[in-house]
Amino acid sequence: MNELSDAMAASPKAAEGGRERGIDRALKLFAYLNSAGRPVRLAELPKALGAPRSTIYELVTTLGQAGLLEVTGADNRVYFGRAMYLYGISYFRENDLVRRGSTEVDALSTMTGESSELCMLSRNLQAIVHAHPGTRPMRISSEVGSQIPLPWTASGRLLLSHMSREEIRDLVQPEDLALPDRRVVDIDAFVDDCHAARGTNLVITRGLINSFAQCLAAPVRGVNGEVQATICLVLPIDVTAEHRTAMQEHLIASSRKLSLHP
Amino acid sequence: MNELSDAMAASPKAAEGGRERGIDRALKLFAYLNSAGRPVRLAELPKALGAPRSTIYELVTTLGQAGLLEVTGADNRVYFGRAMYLYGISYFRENDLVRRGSTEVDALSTMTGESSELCMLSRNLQAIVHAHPGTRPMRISSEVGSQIPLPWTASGRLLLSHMSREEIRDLVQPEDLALPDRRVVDIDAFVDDCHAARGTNLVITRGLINSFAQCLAAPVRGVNGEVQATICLVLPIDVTAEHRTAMQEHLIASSRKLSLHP
DNA sequence: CCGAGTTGTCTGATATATCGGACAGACGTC
DNA sequence: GACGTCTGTCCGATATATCAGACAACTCGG
Repeated sequence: MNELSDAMAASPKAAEGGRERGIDRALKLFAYLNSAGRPVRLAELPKALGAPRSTIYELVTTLGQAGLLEVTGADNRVYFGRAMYLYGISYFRENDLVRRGSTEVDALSTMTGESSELCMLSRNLQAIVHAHPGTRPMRISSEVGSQIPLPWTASGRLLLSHMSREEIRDLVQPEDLALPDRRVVDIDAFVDDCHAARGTNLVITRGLINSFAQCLAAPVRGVNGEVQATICLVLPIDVTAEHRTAMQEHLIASSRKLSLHP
Repeated sequence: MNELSDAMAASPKAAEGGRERGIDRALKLFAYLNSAGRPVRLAELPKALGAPRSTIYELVTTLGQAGLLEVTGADNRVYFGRAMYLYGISYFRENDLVRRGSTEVDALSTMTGESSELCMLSRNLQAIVHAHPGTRPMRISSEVGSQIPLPWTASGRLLLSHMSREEIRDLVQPEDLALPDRRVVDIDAFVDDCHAARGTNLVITRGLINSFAQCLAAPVRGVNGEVQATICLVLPIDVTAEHRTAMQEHLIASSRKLSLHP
C-alpha cells in the first residue's frame, strides 16, 4: 500500500462512490505498473487500484488483446506489452528533442565520465527520459523511465520555473515535499527556488536526494524560451572547485546545443 | 481513406450502428496514429476513425493530460506522447528477448554488412521491433515500429507456423494477401508454407516485397519450442551462392543464441 | 459582402459499460 | 474432511459515457 501513491496522484480525480470511465481506469493502471517497475499479479490489481475485479479483468483482457499490456506466467503477471513499446518508439522517432538530447547525454557523460540524464516534466513528477552512467565506482543516477518528485532535484526547479506560485502549489503533491531522508521541503522556499531559476542557465542542489551527491541541471529551452527539458550531471559532493567549474561549462554547452532559444 | 485499413483491421469489431467504448476508440486511435507514422491533425481524426467529433475531442484531451498523446502545433496535431515512450521503455527493460535480440541484430548486421531485423507477431501483422541497416548503398529494410502483412515475408511464415489452417485463415486479413505489386497470395498455399516452416531453422522468400530482394528468416524459440520472434536478413536477390550460405550460417547461429529451446 | 468549408465547444438523451455480488475451483492449514 | 483465503468467471441493474446535432468563430474565394 505504498508505491501506488504517485500512481494515484496521476489520476484525474479522487476516489468517489460513483463509477469511473474505462479510460481513466486504464490510465491509473498504466501509472501503477510504471510505479511498480515490474510485472504485477493480475489478482492484485483490483485491490491496488481500488476497482472492482470484474472491471479490471475485463480491462486487462481488452488491453492485452491490443498488445498494450502483456499477461505472462502462471500467476498472470501483468505488464506493458509490445504495442506500448512500438508506440513509444514512434514518439521517440518523431520527437527531435528526445533523440538529440539522448545522444547529447551520452556524449556529455562519455566526455566527462560523470553520470548524465535528460529530464522532462511528466504531469507532477520529473521523468528520467534518458540516462548514461558515469565511470565512477559508485553510481548515483536514476533509471530510465523512473519518475521522481520535483522538489528533490535541481531539474525540478527549472522545469517549474515558468509557473506561478499558485500553479506550483496546486501541482506539487504534499507528500512529494518529503525528501528521502524525511526532511521536508518548505513549499514557499521551493517556489522561491523555482522563480530564482527563471532565465538562469544552471541550477545546483546539494545533498537533497542523498547526502553525498550534488546535482547540476541546465535548461533546454524551446523557441519561446520555455524550459522543455533539462540536462543534468550528478557529481559527488566533494569534487574540487576546478572540476566542478569544468563540468558546469560542459553542461551549459550541451544545454545550449539542444536549446532552440537564442 | 487508405492507410487506415490496417488500423481498422486491428480493431476489435467492425463498425456498427451502436455506440462504442472509450477504450476501443482509444485503441483504434493509437493504431491509426501508428499507421500514419507522424502527427495527425486533430480535426481529421473523427472522420478517419468514423467517430463523433465530441467523442474524439474528449478522448484526446483525456489521453493528452495523461501524456499518452501530445497535441502540438497551430493546427493541433496529435501524436504519441512522452508517457507512451516511458511505458514502452519499461517494456523494453523488462523483456529480455527484445533487449538481447536488439543487440544481436546490431551485431549480426555489423558483422555481415547486411540489413537485419528482429520481428514479432503483433495481432495479425508482423511488427519490426528492431532493425539495423546494412552497408549496401540501397537500403531495403523497414523502419522500426512499422507493421507489415504476414504473407509478405519469410518471418510471417515462421510466426504463424504453430497455428492451424483455420486459425491462420481467421487471422490473416484478405487485403493482406495482396503483395505490393498487386499479385495475390493464395491463402491455402500460404498456410502450406507456414506449416512447412514448422520445426525448421530457416525460411527464405524471394521477390515478395519487391523483385530485387530476398528475405532470410530464422526462428527465435522459447523453452517449449514455440516461435517467439524471428531474426532476419534482407539480401539482394542476386548474391553469390557462397555469400548466401555464409549469411545463412551467421543468421542461424544468431537465432540459436537467442533461443531458449535446445 | 456573402456563402461554403473547417474547426472547436457545448448540451441533453439514451444505449450500455461499469459495478456489486454471487458462484466455483484451487490451494493451503489444522 | 472442514474451513479460510485467493483466484477467476459470470450476470443483471443502473449510473453515466457516448453520441448526435446545434452553435459559433474562423478562413478562404469570388
